[in-house]
Amino acid sequence: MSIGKYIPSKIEPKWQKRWEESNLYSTDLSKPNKYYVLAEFTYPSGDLHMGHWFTFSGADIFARYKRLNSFNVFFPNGFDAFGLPAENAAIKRGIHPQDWTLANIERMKQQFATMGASFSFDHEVITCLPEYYKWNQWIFLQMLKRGLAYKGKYLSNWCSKCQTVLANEAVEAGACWRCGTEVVQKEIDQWFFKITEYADRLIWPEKPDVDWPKSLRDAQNIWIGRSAGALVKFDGLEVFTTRPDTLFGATFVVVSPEHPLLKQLTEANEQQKVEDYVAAAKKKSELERKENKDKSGVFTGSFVKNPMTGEEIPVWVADYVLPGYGTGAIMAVPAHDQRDFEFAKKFGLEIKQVIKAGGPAALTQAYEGDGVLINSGEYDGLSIEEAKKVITDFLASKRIGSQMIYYHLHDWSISRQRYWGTPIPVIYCEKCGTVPVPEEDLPVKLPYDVDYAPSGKPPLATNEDWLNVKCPKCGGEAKRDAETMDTFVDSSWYFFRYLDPKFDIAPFDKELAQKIMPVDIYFGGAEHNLGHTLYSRFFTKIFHDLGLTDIEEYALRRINHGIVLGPDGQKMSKSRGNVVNPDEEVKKYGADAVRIHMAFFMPYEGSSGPWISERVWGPYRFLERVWNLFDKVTGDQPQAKDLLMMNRAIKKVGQDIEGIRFNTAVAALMEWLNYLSGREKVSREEYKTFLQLLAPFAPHMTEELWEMMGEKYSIHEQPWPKFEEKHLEEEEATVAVSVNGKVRDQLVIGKDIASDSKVVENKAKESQKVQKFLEGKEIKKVVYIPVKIINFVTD
RNA sequence: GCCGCGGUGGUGGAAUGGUAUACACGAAGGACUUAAAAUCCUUUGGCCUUUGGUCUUGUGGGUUCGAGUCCCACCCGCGGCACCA
Repeated sequence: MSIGKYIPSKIEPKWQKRWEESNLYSTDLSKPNKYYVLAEFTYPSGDLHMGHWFTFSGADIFARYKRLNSFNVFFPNGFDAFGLPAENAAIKRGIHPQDWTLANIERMKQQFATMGASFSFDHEVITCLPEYYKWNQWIFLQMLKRGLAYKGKYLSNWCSKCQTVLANEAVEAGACWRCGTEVVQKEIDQWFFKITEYADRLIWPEKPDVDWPKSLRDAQNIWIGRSAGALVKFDGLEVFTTRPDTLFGATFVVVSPEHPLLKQLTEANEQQKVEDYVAAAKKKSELERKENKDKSGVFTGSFVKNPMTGEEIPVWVADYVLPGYGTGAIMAVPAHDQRDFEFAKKFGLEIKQVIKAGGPAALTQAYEGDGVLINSGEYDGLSIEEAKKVITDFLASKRIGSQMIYYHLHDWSISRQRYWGTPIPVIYCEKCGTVPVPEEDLPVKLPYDVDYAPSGKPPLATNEDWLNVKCPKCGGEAKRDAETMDTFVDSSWYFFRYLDPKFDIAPFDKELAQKIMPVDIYFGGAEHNLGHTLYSRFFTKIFHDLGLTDIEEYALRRINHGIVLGPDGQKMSKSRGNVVNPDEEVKKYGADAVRIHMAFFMPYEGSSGPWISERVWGPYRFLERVWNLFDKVTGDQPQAKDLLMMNRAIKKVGQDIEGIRFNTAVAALMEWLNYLSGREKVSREEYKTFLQLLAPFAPHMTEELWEMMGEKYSIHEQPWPKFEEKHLEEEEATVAVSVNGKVRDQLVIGKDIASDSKVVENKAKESQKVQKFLEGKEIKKVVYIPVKIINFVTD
């Protein structure tokens, strides 16, 4: 029996077609034993890139493995189709954003098909379709009803080129992450989601019920940044402090250059200096201000009274105090805060110690721990924790302070002055004011004909027919809200919509969600640690509170995947010219080889590594050898050693896929193949098992060989091989013999005597190589770790 | 500056505190071939007096019978950020 040459291009399209025609991967959600595999859906930018391949091929390996382990796997895919790039590209090329986006989706779906992934594509979600964004609007209205959506003014990051507000996450080095234009601060009217009301519930507990990376949880907790402290009045000036216990050590006050009371506080003779300073601070980009290590600042000329000591202390203005946090003013305690300390030293301000630490710690180190108060009048001797409470109570009783909790997290601004997004379902009537669009009128469809080029007014306002409506309340003249929602709204709940993308009674079917949610495993990038994954958790809790679902966390396990770098080890980018196109790799090596290299060339989770195209020949040759092994298959029975190798591979590959260690799973298959290749003949059982273990990684080739073996379609529906413990036991054991920790010899002994330390010790002593190092020495100790190593310790 | 992750051959990378360098790439040599490619086989961490020995996981200490792995200090790289009062 002789097999032809392995030619991926002859195999792959054929099976992709067959799988689709036979609905091999469609999921019947009514069946039991569900397993929901989710990978962050794709922005339809035009072409699938290596990052998409890495994410989805890994997720697909996992999905296939679970399916073979008799889970009813749900592995949907879709497109995060609203967003700025569509609009920018459209403006640049004169194509309508909708046409551009839908064409890209078609193209990318074809590219996805070449991957041979086992998507449940009959559950596709595309966020720019009215059947999806209708429910963004519905959710908005529910939030509006409950006061969770509100309109406010806000000092926002503003990109003058994109004519739009940017989220904090979208500002890179003080510039717009899309176009690079410097971001300025501008006060804007916009809609907010009140995520701060959920701040406490979004904080991760020490030991959560779900398996999310600790680094992600820590990052989110820090981002939420709950700090409990006190609001304290220094005369009319309010400051926020987390350390009211150090109030006696507050020797000056610092306000931010943006502080509204700064003008009032500035004395006439200092006015010029202060104005110059404020002007200089405003010129600094946010990044410069952050990285500025030299403290700068000027005296305002005025004084306020320390409410505890009654002393008049100076008020300074400095840009190390930020306007966006607390009250934009601080009390400085230079003895116990590093920044205040540096500032005081530079400008010769008073430093007064009020906490005494146990040891001879530097002043500022007395900040934390088990210190007690000194120089604090009647509070001397109190512990830090006691003092915080007692002093805050005292301030409250005198109405010059109160307990206060601040969060770093601020409410989520969702309004965008853009075209390509979900219209905000609100109508403004001169008589009735802000009127929500009635639910029965949803969706508010995005009009096709607008002038979407940036002009300073929202693109939707350029379509008068759409803009002007009758007020739903009074029937009078009214106008729609012409802004659209942040696209993070779309991606905050798409995994619920996947369950039934056509469901038209609610965003999703509660009963179905009860069955299928939460997501069992969610593959995505660490760049979404603070944005998307946090917003999704927020939405899930809102759905919970709306009675739409019982769950509070939407994914049981989160995998942060690695990053595929260019061959030069740098991030792939057009400007660097190091972008590798996956289509070309597939053309050269076939999808199966590319998939295996993806799995093999670096750890999947949290890593980053260079894609060096020539190296895909390795996995390609590996597949070729598997292919050619077909000719060696006979009806013989495998021997004990053969069974050992096979069962080892079954165990290792399964455990490694489960643990998202695809690289070592592939290595285990290579090792087994090396063993099989060294033999004259290979049993049918071994070869079949090999194909089954390889199937999640190389679905096309294994399907082809499976068919050539005369097995029934499809290999992707066979139960995953089970290993048997009895075959994993070796008759002979190898024990390393070491003297003083250095290995000197190997001992091959029968399994039956390996547990007897005395026997092993005597055997070990017989070794000439070992004797050489024991000669003339006294053995002080013998340590035997069964079936691994025996160590002689000498003097 | 703070937080997180990492530093292992020429390269990508393996190693529940128990034989460091699995697996692969690259390289060298050989077989086959008129020749080349492909394929197959062998070798491949450094050093030395080479059937052996010795050193080696960023640097310096420590714990341990035994450390790439645990602890302390430092250096370097990558990612993230909030001078957060």
